Amino acid sequence: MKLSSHHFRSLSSSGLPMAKMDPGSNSLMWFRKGLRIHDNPALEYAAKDSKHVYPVFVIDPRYMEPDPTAFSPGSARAGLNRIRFLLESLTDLDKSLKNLGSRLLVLKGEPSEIVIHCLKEWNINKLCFEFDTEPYYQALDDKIKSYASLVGIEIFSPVSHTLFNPAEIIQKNGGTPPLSYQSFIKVAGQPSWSSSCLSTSLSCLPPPGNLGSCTISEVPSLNDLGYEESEEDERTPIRGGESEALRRLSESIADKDWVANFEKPKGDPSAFLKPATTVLSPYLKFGCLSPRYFYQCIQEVQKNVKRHTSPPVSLLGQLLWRDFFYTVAFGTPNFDKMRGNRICKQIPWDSNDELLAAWRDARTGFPWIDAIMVQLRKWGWMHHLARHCVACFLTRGDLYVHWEKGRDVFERLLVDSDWAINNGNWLWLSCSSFFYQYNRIYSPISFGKKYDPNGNYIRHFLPVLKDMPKEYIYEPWCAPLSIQTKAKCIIGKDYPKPVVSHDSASKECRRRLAEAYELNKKQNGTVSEEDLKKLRRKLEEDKIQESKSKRLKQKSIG
DNA sequence: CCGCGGTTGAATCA
DNA sequence: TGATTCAACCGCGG
Repeated sequence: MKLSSHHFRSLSSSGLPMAKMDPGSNSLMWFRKGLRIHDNPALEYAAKDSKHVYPVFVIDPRYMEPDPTAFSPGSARAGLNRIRFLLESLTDLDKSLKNLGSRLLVLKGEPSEIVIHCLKEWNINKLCFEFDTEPYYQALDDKIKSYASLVGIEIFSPVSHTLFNPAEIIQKNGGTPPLSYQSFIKVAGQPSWSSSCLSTSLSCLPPPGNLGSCTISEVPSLNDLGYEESEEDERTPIRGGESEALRRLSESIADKDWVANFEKPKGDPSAFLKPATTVLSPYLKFGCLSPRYFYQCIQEVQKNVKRHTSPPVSLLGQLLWRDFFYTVAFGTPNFDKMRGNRICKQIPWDSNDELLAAWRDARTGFPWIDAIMVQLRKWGWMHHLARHCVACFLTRGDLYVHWEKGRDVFERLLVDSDWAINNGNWLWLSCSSFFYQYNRIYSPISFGKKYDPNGNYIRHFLPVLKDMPKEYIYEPWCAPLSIQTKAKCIIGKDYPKPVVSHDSASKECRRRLAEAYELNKKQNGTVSEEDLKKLRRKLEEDKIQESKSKRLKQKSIG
């Protein structure tokens, strides 16, 4: 485990190498996540004792270039909703920087090349950027740090995207990350800054100096990036930016009873007019909202009420979950894969592209599942429990498709898609890690019904079913033809028949998971590709055997 | 080896 | 609405 030397360092107390800066010095503030002014230690440090601060954002083609071959509008890695959210966040950041007498300098290209070019061109002495745990940024940052140290540029890369420093927690835990929430809490303890004052505002910023030969642009529009704006109804109602984040935050915490009594598992996944949660996740993902500021705001509310819920279910508990997954992800090589992932059960998932596409495109024939997938496509956001339902359905519950395939779809379409949290939850829901009770399968019929017996959620996101009587809306294939006709929705024509029978598919999944677990136990953590192949063959043979004997039985009865 | 805990299952019964 | 039952998993700590 490589530990980072760039821990979060408190500017006021630690006596850093900030002693005497030449007042003529130039700083480059490199924004990636952390798209905010409040509680932004990298920005604050960049501004300190500098004559010029260059606030930079690099449009990375890897992330932003349109990909017309993708299954939905967007780039190879991000759907249009998240790209739009990012651009809105950049516009808001630019506006805030302008209020401080500066501006956002937008450049385009491979980020390490661009940043290194800027360092040279602007004669930079200090390079500041938020520490990032994702493998892509780790590799990128290594490149830039080695260049900077070679030419003697000071680097400041504080941890401000999470409550704790993942590297520190891993160290405290003896070199590997804690793998349960409770052990994480025990190791983490109280955050060091929990009762100290965060810097939440800046009064002004030194302006950028001469821009030299660098090609700078304003924040681009979707059009500038080569995207066509699609139909109005595919647009998410979630708007990007720090201002919007802070507005939503104050709206959420204004209801003190709601904050104090928040219990995540009790939330209603079918609520969409007024979602059951804060919907602050996209803002945390891009750093439009500081998790530490959020934490302190919740603490402030809790101080002033008699009783409040506690982690893991409380609102504060949700922020700790986020840190939990960041820590495990940072300390686990190949966290986003099954193969080579120390904590991931090796399971011979099917690669059934038809079933995957049916799930992805909201045509499984299970209205509860399909409505959730439509909300994902249109909003880029669904309630946590709704995510559970569709993830369970795709993997261990019904379709037995590899969790990595579902992860890819979520990663692309979610506005709040976050590498550590998304992968962590797919590992969880597929019973590949953290959670192992594969017998507990969410019913695609009854789970939604208990929150929304009338099916309003389904009627909203799947208008083709809007006139289906509530008795049949969760299983319309059971409706008599006369009812289907009256509802103007013929199953198999206007809306698909179910791709599997939930009863038999879920039974089959349980059986396969049991076999896979047994294999993992027997091989004790060293399951080879060959072992998986063998098991896949065995399961296939068993299935054939079973259907043969079933047929025989039927024959003998008949 | 045993017992316990694990954010959020479903079906049944009161 | 809430408690119990069902069937029973893993990882961890003693």
